[in-house]
Amino acid sequence: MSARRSAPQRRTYHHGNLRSALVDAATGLLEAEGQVGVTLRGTARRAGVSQTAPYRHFRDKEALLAAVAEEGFRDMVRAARRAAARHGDDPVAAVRAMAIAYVRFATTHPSHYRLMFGPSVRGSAHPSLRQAAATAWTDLTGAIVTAQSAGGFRAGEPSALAFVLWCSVHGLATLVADEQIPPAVRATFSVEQLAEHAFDVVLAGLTPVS
Amino acid sequence: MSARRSAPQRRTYHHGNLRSALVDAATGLLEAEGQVGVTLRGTARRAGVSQTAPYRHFRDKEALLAAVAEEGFRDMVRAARRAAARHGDDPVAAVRAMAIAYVRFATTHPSHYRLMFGPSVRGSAHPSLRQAAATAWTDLTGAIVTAQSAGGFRAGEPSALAFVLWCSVHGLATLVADEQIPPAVRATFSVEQLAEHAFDVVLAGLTPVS
DNA sequence: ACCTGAACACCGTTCAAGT
DNA sequence: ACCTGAACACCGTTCAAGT
Repeated sequence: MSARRSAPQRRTYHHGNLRSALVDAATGLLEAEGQVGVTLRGTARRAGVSQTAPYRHFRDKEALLAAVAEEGFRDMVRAARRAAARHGDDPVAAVRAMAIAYVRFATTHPSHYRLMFGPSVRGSAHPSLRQAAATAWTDLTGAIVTAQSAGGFRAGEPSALAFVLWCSVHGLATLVADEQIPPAVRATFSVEQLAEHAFDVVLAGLTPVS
Repeated sequence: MSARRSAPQRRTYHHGNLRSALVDAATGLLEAEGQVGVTLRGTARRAGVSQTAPYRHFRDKEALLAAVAEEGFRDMVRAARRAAARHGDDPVAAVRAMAIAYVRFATTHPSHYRLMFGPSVRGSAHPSLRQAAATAWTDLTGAIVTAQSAGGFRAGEPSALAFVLWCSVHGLATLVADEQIPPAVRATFSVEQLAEHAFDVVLAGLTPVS
């Protein structure tokens, strides 16, 4: 660290990867102070550049937020894939692990999760964000197709089954992120218990009638 | 209307119910332009008073938003009760109608729904808002208790069963409000179909094993 | 190409002042 | 009690200018 001191300034004037530095700065503000705390000027300040420098890399504030949201989707998908991979032998357990990973992301990064799904960034205007979001959806659908083939889920349009599960996952995740769990429920159950219980009910509803 | 012209100004100087006029003005802005369009100054402008007049009735902007959110909960609960009352003879159908009414509210008032459940107003700081929100929750729980007694739902902690259903309802409602229905799903199903399908799966999971 | 400072039109909020 | 205008410290965004 003190060795760095004598070296030429690491944050050079034309500093090369300002774009990713801005995304990091904005993410830091988001996690620290929530979405209201994310300001274009504040992000620039945190990155050590003038207030107008971000406009070299982002058309406007929404474009910066879109980049932050996109990173969130990548992180969430990565975590879900890791969780699912631990259940390669049990496709239903893999779906379950994936769903729980999504909820865990919302629990640990509530502001980020809200940004990803909220109205501040219209995905339609940001193709690479839409793409990253679509990955989360196709991952879940794919896992369900696998579980269907293995006989763990009942037959039917995969996207319809995936959507039912996704409603539960997203509902629980947003309730957690927004701290809207009814007090009576919160007092009795942990988030983990709620997630497992909710998915067990949905999975029971999706089980083959046999 | 022209008769009014000659009468003394209806919007009197000290205008008596400025509080509810401000709530109405803010609600109008919310529905017209979304949450970013709701501004304290703009609300005052719309109500025809100075920018600082709202501070006589609301501690700050959040208090105004809390009042708007509270009205939203009242409207939503009223609609859900009407819907449930049409199925007085079938407790499970009543629960279903209630859930669908919540989703319909989110569909028709997306910005309002987001405000009610989002982070802009911390319910903890606004008791009467928290109270109005609790009514939606206790209504749903009560309907489920009734359905349990009638044998339509399996036994168990009512708030746990209610929460599972609530996750699905809220998940679907926020996906609709935020226009986040995956394109493949949106192209194939209507919101009504999605709601019915989602609840049928959850209700199947909550049915007595008999 | 990349970054800057000054400027514009907006905010939320406070304060002294008016009736 | 209720409302006002001026002021302060912030925004997002634009523009002419600097290297």
